[in-house]
Amino acid sequence: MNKIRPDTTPVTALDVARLANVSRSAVSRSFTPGASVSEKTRQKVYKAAQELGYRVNMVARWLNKQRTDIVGMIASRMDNPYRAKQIDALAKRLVREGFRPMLLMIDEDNSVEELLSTLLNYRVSGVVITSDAPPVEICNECARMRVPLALVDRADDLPFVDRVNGNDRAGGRMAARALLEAGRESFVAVRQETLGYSGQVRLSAFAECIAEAGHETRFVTVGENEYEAGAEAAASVAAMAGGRPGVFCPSDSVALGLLDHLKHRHGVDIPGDVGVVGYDDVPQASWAFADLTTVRQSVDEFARATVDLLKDRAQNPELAPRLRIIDVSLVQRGSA
Amino acid sequence: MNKIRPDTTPVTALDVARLANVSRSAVSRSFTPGASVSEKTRQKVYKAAQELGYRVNMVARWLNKQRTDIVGMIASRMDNPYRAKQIDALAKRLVREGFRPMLLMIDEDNSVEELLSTLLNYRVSGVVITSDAPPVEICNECARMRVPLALVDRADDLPFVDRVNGNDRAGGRMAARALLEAGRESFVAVRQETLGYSGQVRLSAFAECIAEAGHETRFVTVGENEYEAGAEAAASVAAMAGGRPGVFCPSDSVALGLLDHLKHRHGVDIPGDVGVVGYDDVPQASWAFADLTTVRQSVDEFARATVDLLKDRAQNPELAPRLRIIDVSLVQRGSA
DNA sequence: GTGAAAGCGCTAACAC
DNA sequence: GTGTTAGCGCTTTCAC
Repeated sequence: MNKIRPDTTPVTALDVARLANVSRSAVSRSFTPGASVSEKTRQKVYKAAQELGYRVNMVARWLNKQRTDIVGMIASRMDNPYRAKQIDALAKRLVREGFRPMLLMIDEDNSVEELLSTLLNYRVSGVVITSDAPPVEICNECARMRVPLALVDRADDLPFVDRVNGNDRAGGRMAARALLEAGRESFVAVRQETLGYSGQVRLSAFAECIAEAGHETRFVTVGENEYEAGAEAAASVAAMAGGRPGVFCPSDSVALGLLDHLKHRHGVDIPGDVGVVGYDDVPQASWAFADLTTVRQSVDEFARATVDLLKDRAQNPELAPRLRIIDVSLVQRGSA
Repeated sequence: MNKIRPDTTPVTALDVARLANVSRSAVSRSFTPGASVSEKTRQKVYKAAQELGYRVNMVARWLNKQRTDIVGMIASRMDNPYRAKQIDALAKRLVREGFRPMLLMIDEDNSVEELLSTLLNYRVSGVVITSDAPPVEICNECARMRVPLALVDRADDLPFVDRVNGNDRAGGRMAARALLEAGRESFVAVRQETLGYSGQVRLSAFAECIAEAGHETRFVTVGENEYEAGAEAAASVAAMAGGRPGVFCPSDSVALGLLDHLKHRHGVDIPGDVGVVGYDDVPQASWAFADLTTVRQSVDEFARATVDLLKDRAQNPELAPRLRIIDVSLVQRGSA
């Protein structure tokens, strides 16, 4: 019975050292990849460590390394499948590169600034923000503390802060071209009230491309909740169905709400009456009911670029801010 | 120009102490909630800290507290919207309770055991596992190191390990009753090849309830990829459509794949020809095309229960393993 | 390759 | 309430 919880005394490197008849430094070195220890001592140390159930105390290691291997990820909601994939990819990539992702979600109680500030106290080796951009002041603080900071899908050009964005301009134009090539002659774009930077760029690139083709873009403005926003747009769009319009939504979640309600609530035929193009290529876009033409962004490439940026800046904190643009591609399905 | 990055020397409590003309302990106390410091000193300290740009070094604090406020979350994929919601809710809850969630995803490179083991080196104050259960050995290690461990939706009864499960038995029976009350007289259950504990319980409870009503349950076995698994089942189910069967899928993702393909690939009418019931109540279940009847589980309750369990065990590590059951409820929509 | 000694920045027990 | 002292467990020069 007391076999299972023998002792609660934490075993330290010193204990191991004594048992192995070496110095504490020898123990330390044995657990430090690339340190100079003879294979013989290392084995002695491992054996003793094993016997004692020793585990390196990373906290102590961090204290004199003056930095942890934690990377903070500040995100908002994950209700959108694209966001979820983004977090997933980022977390995996970070771990693969030897970091430990700390996931901090924004909600009523916490602002970006607060979260970033606590992260600074934790001596993290980097921060990725996929929600709002933090105030300039705290960014300077990051720089001062040599904490690399990367922003995903943000416009803000801040000193010492890197960014990675999708090629929203190209994406918006692809969407437009898809609709044009499908023979549409009337165009609608759905704009959410609280639209992020990326969405805005996609929308204006879309309108621009449509204009170049000699057409006009009508905008339908809706609320911020993604699927519901699309559903909300469905009524207006259904009223225009006679003109057989092509509709662009700057995210799949919105596009799916629109398409779903168009088909199942308003009896509109897709793509017969209305063509729809989305953005992100979430898994649901390929579902049978939707068969949504969309613009694909690779979350893995986003993740890779982000982590690379972080690592670069860790080595050279003085680097000028860099912006990495991720390629997008059109996924042609049946809805356009 | 050099105004923006003045110095890179880290400022410590000692620096603040000197500037404020107090001892380093006074500084420490000023930043420790509930410590005994006069308001006057605290203000002096804050002022000096402000001036110097001082931030408490949590790593140092952790070192003598002998524990961090990090809680490890070991998860697998987040491709399933229910999983994503689960992570989201858990992360938020942890932060609200003063913890810092570290998100470790399982993939080819990392096993549960490895991840849990590293977490132990980090002196975390708890671990939540929503993927596979870890080997008993490492769990004992957790117990020995006084690290609370909670398993979500797992069968495994391990010493010193708490669990929180949904009421899968009740849920499975609810699904059965929904179909029975809708007047179905033929019953199918979709079983994925690699089905977790929860899914198995749901399925057997379903079959049990159907049997009690004097009917039989036919099982359709499919692959493990959720939506695709449902799609795969659609062919078999479509072939039985003549009998107007009621079909139960132990997760919405599978149910949606099934329903989507039934309607849009096989021209089967829902609920006219076939009735479908899912599980989880993911957002997509309420989408117009699906209108899926399902069993709801509250991720927030899961999160709350999990964190409570962790906190309890932190106070009393010797506690016998506890199992918390989360209530479920039927969400009646049009697909049954 | 190995050991001794000096920190890393903070908290806490103890006097005052 | 405040200062003094002694750690927390590790890494890292620096001699040897």
